[in-house]
Amino acid sequence: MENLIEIKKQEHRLTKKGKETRSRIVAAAAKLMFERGVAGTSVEDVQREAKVSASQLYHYFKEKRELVLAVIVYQTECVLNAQEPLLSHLDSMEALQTWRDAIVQVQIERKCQGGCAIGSLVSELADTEPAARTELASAFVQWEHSIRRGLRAMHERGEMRADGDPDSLALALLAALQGGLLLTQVRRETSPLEAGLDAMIAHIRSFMV
Amino acid sequence: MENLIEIKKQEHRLTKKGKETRSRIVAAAAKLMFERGVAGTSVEDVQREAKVSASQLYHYFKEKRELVLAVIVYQTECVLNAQEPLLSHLDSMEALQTWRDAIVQVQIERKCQGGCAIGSLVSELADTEPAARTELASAFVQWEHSIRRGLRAMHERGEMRADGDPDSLALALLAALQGGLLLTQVRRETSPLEAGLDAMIAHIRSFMV
DNA sequence: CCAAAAATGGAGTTGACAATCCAGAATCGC
DNA sequence: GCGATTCTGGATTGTCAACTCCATTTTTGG
Repeated sequence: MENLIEIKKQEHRLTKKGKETRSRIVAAAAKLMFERGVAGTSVEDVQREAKVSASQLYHYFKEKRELVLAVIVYQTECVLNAQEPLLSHLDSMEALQTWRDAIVQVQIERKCQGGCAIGSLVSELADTEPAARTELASAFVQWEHSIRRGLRAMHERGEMRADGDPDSLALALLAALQGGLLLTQVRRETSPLEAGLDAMIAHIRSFMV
Repeated sequence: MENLIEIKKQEHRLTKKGKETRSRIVAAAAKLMFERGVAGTSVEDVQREAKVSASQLYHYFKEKRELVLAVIVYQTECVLNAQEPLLSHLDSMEALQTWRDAIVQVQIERKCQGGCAIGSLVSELADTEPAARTELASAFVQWEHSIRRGLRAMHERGEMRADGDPDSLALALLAALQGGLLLTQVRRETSPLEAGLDAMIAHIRSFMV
């Protein structure tokens, strides 16, 4: 039985230095893939950016696909961390407004480029890389749950009317955000993002007692 | 002065057969790029799909980038044509509902794969191909205008209250649609699309007299 | 301290892909 | 009908990207 565990745990055990190198690679890959897309980023580019050799990269990742999966996980963490603590207290109209403002602000700062770090990966990977699609789906589920928690809290506290469904409102809000980011990326101005989020927040407000 | 015109009109004059071949190439490229992305589609793939030789393809398009631009124009036409006549009469709540149902139905039929034929191109091209970004922006402007026309009609007819802004509502609706399609593509189910569109349509309804 | 495992350097292989070239066939304009 | 233009076939070239190999150094665990 000890054997079985050993066999399953074939995944390299990483030393301290190893972990450091690995995460340097992932961060570099994430940065480049965000800027140029997955296909637009060669493994060699990642090597240069992370200052590692080919053998190092392939020591930590069997193939490019595996690196891409790690990037998705990494970006999910980044996005969710960046929105904390706002995201974990989306339980009032003021909090929603503050969150909205922060998102718009970020887009202004990055000159409306890049869109959503997670959303951008969808169209390139969802239909061709099953593992990546699963990982992306999980990322959005986490994000959606965070939003949902706040809306549910309002609902349970009775601040939201009973006929308001916090779950589909959360999903709709995430959809408006993603679409807003997408249109903002093409138009190079934040108006679509603002229109989408403002409309959806106003709609949520209409359920408040 | 005659000269100036001549010089400007260097673009090949296409014979009947030429036009036919060219559009076969564009249609093939559009199909493949929708399924596998732009980077995931090689020029050779397009040749096979369209049953043309390399010299034919490069006779009509200077380089792959030029082909991509033609694909964007083509997909814009396809999307807008497919939504006619619904799109040109989005001037009542019933019409909006019918339009929504049609969009959801299409996603069900294609098993939630592929997302939006135009939207999918955004993340791959917007930040790296200026010409493509411009073309995509124009596509969305056309789409937005179609939606806007209907909402403005309701507004002007006095069916929508004066404090409702048809322009930003149109933009918000398009954002919800794009985000809904994106999430639908990752999740492989239409609930995000439905939630996004339903919420936005309900929000529009709240402005009706 | 000393094997065993992990980490690194860097050249090398293989294949794919964008783009070119030139020769020949079909088509158009007059 | 005939010269000019457009269209087509197919081989080719050069570049670049994913991945491999093997030798060497560093770190780990007992």
